[in-house]
Amino acid sequence: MTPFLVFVLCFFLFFACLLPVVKFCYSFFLLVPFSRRRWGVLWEEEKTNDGVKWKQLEHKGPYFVPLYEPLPDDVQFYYDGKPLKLSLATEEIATFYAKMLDHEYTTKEIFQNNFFNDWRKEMTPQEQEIIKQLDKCDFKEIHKYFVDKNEARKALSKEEKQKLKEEADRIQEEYGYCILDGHREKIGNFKTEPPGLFRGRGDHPKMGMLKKRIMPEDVIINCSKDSKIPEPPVGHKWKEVRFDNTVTWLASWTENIQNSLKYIMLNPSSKLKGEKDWQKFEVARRLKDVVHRIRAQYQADWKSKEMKKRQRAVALYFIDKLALRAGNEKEEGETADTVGCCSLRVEHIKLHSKLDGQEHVVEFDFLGKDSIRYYNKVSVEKPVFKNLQLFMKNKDPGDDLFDRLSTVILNKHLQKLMNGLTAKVFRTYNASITLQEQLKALTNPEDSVAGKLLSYNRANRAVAILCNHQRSTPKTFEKSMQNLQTKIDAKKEKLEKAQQELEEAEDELKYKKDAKAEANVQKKKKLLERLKEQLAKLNVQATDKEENKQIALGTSKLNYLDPRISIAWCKKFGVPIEKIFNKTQREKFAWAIDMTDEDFEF
DNA sequence: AGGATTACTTAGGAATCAACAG
DNA sequence: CTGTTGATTCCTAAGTAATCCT
Repeated sequence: MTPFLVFVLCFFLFFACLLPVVKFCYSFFLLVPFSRRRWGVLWEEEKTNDGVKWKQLEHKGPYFVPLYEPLPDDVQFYYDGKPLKLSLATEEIATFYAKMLDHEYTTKEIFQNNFFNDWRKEMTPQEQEIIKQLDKCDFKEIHKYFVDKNEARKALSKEEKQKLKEEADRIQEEYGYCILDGHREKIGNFKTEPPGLFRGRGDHPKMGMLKKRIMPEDVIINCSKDSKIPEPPVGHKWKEVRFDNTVTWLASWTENIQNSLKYIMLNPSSKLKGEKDWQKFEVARRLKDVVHRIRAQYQADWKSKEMKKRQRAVALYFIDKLALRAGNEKEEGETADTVGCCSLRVEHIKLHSKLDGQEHVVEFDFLGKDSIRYYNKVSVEKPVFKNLQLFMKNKDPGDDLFDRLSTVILNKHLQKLMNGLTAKVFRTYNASITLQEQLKALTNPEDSVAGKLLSYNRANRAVAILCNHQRSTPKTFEKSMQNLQTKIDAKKEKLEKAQQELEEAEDELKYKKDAKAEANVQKKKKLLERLKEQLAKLNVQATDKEENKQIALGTSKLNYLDPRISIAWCKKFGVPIEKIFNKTQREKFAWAIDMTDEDFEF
C-alpha cells in the first residue's frame, strides 16, 4: 500500500469517526437556536431509515396498581338478608359492583347478567352453592363503605393531601418517563389498568364482564437490548422481553374482554408522537392540492357502468362532503352495533325527493363511534340520489348499503390517487380547511381579544359540528346558564342606573359650569363605558355557552385541526396562544409552536 | 385474496384540580 | 377561608389502517 493510499484512508476514516460528533454539534449549536428547522431535519432523518422508530429505549416497565385490600370485618355482604363472609377473590369482585351501585350501568340487564356470570366463575364451590340470584345480593353496606371512604379522602387535611400528592409525584417520576434516543420523554399511560367491570359504550353486549387484574406475567416489555432491562416486581416474571425497534410501544398485554392488545406508549408531547402528528397534517395538506381532481373523478364515477365503482364513488362523496368515518366491518355480537360510511346499512338512510323546499334529500340516522348518533339531512346531487335508490333496491333494512365496497377496497383506491391517502385523511383535511376558512370569514381585526376568541370558538364549533363531536349536556348546564343570566340582568340594571346618573350629571354641568361638575360628567361617562363593555362580554359568554351546550370542541382541536392554523391566527391578530391552547395542548403542539409564522397557510 | 392480528389514533365521560364568589 | 363551578387531566374504549399469515 502506498503511503498516499494510507493517507487517503486515514483521512476518510478520521472524518467518518468525526461524523456523529459533527452531526451532534451541528444540531446542538446550529439547529437549536433556529429551532424552526429542527423538526424538519428530524423528519428528513426519520424518513430514510425504514420502519425503525428508535435506536435506544430504556424504561422501568409499567407501574402496577395496588393489590386488593380486604374489607374491614364490620362491612358485610348479605345474601337473602343474611350476612355472608366472602372469599377474598369473590369479595373483590363484589366491591367492583358495589362501587357502581348508583351508576346507570347496574340497572341494565345485560350488565347485571354479564357481571353475575363472571362473578360466579370466580366463586368457591361453596359460594356458588349459595349465591344463585343477583337480586338476592345486598351490596349496600359495601357501597356505603366506599362512599364514606371517598368523603374521608376529600376531607383530608392539607398536609395529608400534600403527602399523597408527593407520593403520586414520586411514582410519576420513577415510572412516568423513559429514555428514547438519549432524550428523557414522558410516557402517556404508565400504569396498568386496574381490574373492574367492563364499561362499554352504548348497547355493548359485554358490559359488566369482569376485567381481570394485569400481572407482570401478562406483560411484554419492549426496550433496547443494551438498556437496563426493567425489573419485574419481586417474585414475578415478565411474559416476554423483546427488542423491537420498529414499534413505538414500551409494554403491552392482552386484555381479557375483547382479547385485544393494550399498549404503554409515549405521551403526545414526545418527539416521536409530535413528528407523527406533523406528518399527518402534511399528508392532509397534500390532499388539498389534489382534492379537486379526486372530486372530479368520483363525480364522473357516479355514472360508471360498474356497480362497484359507483358505490365507491358515492361512499367517497359522503366521506368527503360529510366527513364520515371510513366504517370498517366489525365482528357481530362482540361490540355495540355502530357503523361508519362503508358499513352503512339500508335502514340508516331515508330518501326524500323533496323535503323542506330542497330536492334529493338524504336523511342519515345511525350510531357512529362510541354510539354517538349521527343525524343529518343533506341535499345531494341528482346522480347520487339515483344511485342510492339503485343500491337500496330489493334490499332488506339490515342489508349493507354498499354491498360491493369495503374500507380495504376504498383505501386501496385512494392509495392510487395519492401516496399516503386513506379515508381518514379526508376528515383531517376537511376539518382543518374548514377552520382556516371560518377564521378568515369570522375574524374582525377591530374586535377585542374576547371578541376574537368568540370568533375562534365559532370556527372551532363549525368543525366540531362537521365531525359530529358531541357531548352530553353538562349536568350543571341549566343552573350555570341561569347564574349567567342573573349576572347579565344585574349588569343591565347597573348600566341603566349609570346612564341616569350621567344624564343628571350633564344637567348639573349645564346649570353650574364648574370644574367639579365637569369632572363628575367625565367620571360617569367612564363608568358607563366600562359597564357597557362588561355587559357585552357577558352576552358574548352567554351566546358561546348556549351554542356549545352539546358540542365538544376538544376532540377536533386535539386531533383534527392543524395547530399551525391556530398559531398563525394568534400571531396575526395578537391573541396570546395560551388563550386557545392550554398547557397540555401547548406541549402536544410544541412542534407547531416552534415552526409557525403568522403567514402560515394550510 | 382475504381474514386475523397488530399498532396506532381518536373519543367521550369521570375524576381531579384550580379559580372564583360569597 | 370554603364550597361551588368550570377547566383540565386521566382513563380506557373504540375506531382506522397496516401488516402478517395462510
